[in-house]
Amino acid sequence: MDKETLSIYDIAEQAGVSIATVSRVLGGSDKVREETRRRVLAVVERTGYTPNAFARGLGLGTMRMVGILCTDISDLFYAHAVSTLESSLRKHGLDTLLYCTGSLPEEKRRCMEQLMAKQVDAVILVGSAFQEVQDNSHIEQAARQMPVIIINGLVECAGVYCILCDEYAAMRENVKLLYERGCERIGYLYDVDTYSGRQKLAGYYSGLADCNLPERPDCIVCCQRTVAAARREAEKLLPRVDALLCSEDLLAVGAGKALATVGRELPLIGFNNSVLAECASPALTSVDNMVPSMCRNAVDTLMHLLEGETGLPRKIVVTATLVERETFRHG
Amino acid sequence: MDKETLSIYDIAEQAGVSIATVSRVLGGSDKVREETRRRVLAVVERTGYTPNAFARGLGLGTMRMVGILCTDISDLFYAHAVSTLESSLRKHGLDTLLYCTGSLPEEKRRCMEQLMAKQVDAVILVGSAFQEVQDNSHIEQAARQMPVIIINGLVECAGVYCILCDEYAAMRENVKLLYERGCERIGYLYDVDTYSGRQKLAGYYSGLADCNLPERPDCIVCCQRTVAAARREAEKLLPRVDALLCSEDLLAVGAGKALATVGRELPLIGFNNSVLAECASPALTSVDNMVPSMCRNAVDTLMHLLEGETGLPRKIVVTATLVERETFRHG
DNA sequence: TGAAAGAATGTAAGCTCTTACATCAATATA
DNA sequence: TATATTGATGTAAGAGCTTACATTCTTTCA
Repeated sequence: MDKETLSIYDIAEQAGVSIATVSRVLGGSDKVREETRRRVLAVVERTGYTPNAFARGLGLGTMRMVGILCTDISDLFYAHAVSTLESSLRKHGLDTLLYCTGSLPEEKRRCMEQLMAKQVDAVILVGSAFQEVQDNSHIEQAARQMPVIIINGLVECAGVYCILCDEYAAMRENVKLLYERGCERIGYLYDVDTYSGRQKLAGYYSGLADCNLPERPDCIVCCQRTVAAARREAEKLLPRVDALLCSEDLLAVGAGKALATVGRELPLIGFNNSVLAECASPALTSVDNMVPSMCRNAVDTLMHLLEGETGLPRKIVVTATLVERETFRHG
Repeated sequence: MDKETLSIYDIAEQAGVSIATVSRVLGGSDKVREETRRRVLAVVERTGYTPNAFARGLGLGTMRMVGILCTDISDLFYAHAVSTLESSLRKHGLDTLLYCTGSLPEEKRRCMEQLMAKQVDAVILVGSAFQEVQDNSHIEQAARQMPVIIINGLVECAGVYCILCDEYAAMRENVKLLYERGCERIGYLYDVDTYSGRQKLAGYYSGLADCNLPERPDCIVCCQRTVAAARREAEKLLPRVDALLCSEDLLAVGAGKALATVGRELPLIGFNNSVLAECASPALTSVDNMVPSMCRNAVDTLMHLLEGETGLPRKIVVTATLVERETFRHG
């Protein structure tokens, strides 16, 4: 490991110019004579010199890094988001510092603090489980120092920009669609109580109301976020329903298995449109929450913010779409 | 956004000491009188001061960051690895710079170069697709400057440490197991040609040889890494086989669908033991490649390297285990 | 009690860049 | 031709930290 630390001085010397000129050439910006620029770049090329990021960061006051705080990167939805965000940020010359926080509030808080110390230029929160915590003070504090963007979650606070997918509307549409199909006892299986989860539940209720269907508490079940748990709960639920909505593909997969067990077929709709939907048998109809679109909006917003723009919308909502597969044709 | 940049000087002044003392207190290490330490820490606490990471990095020559280069974080296997690595690194006080490279060689190379410029302390490569490229010179170059760790891939080169799962053995065992079950025409469905992929294929052949089974080229199919493609290929393959091994759960899912279509049941084994295995119907028997164990080894190795230890093994192989589910009981 | 040793703290020199300001050469203007 | 203007480059002062070395203050022992 030969840390042949060559610095801007070496380049300057070899190119026969001052370090300021080298800096200017590398900084891209200023007025440098074309011939000089070329000479410097030639040396840079030849030596393979790359400027020290710290020193640059120190001078510039930024290292062009954004922190991504993600609850759980093993969740397909989040993984997709993080991946999309990272690639997109990199295209804009921003690096990504990743923190997988897990769902413990205190751990999230600690991660956020660490991130602040790293002098990142912005923070993106992925995983709405953030909203489980009543106390969002760490988010608000962060927002006082840098832009904060939340994917699929809502914190109403200056400096916090939320990019959401209209899960409320999507779920309401689901209910209506099923109703038009003749379903009247539409069950709902959901997991944790996040902002996103509450939206979907509210959408479900709203859909029922729109169709003049009664709310049946015994058709609405909260369960753990595992296939097995969903299957168990769904089995209990099935006798009472003629269609089933789920807040998550994973739950819908479990429900699908329950259906197979009891040998019934009825409309079943998942959420997130992950690979799971495609992998289930029969393949799941599922709501696509438009991760690429959300991420595009997030990065756009961020870039504008970093350029000092103000007056940007603090809430952007994209529209979800239903992707029909086998489970919807049944029933 | 009040960037109230308070520096070590402010703390020193308020605590009535020199910046060196503050630095020592914060650096944790040296001999500082207990009372002084307390006084400084009190000021730090009160002001909420956090040292500037760049300046610290500049002085220390490291920012305690490691870069993770991952081909595709949406792949469940990789996501699991990245997540585990990040959490573990963070426990050791190391931050993670994430680059999702995609599978294009030139993009990987570019990412690696960017990473070097960031003065990371080490690089971890996740996604063996790295080995598709003949030319690993960028990896070798990186290894000259810092430790490089590869998860589930092999590059034989000084400074590169590879953590692998014995996929060869696992696949060979799969064949033997099926043979003991009375299967004689064991098909194999696989996807891209990575190091990992070649290991599995070789293991498959080795298993056949061990059982004195002939290699049947018409039972070995390479296909795209999608459910639909796997399903298509599997349907063609099914008439010729009495058991099917797959290099990936996703492919096995497709194969499972093909089986359902033609109404056949036979032993089917996937690889990676991802959620997909659990979500498939019937649930897939699958080989678990021990991501947590690989990651633990990776981080252990890394920490030792960063502490300057030498003579560490350049190759660590963990043993995979078969997780039996429904598809193995069939047939 | 004075000298030597040791502990705690301070001083100042880095670390590698960026950039405001100074300088100098070349061109435009009177 | 002398002066103002412009453009290209250099000089040097930071940016906020670490740390070797210098200094000061306590102890300890003869």
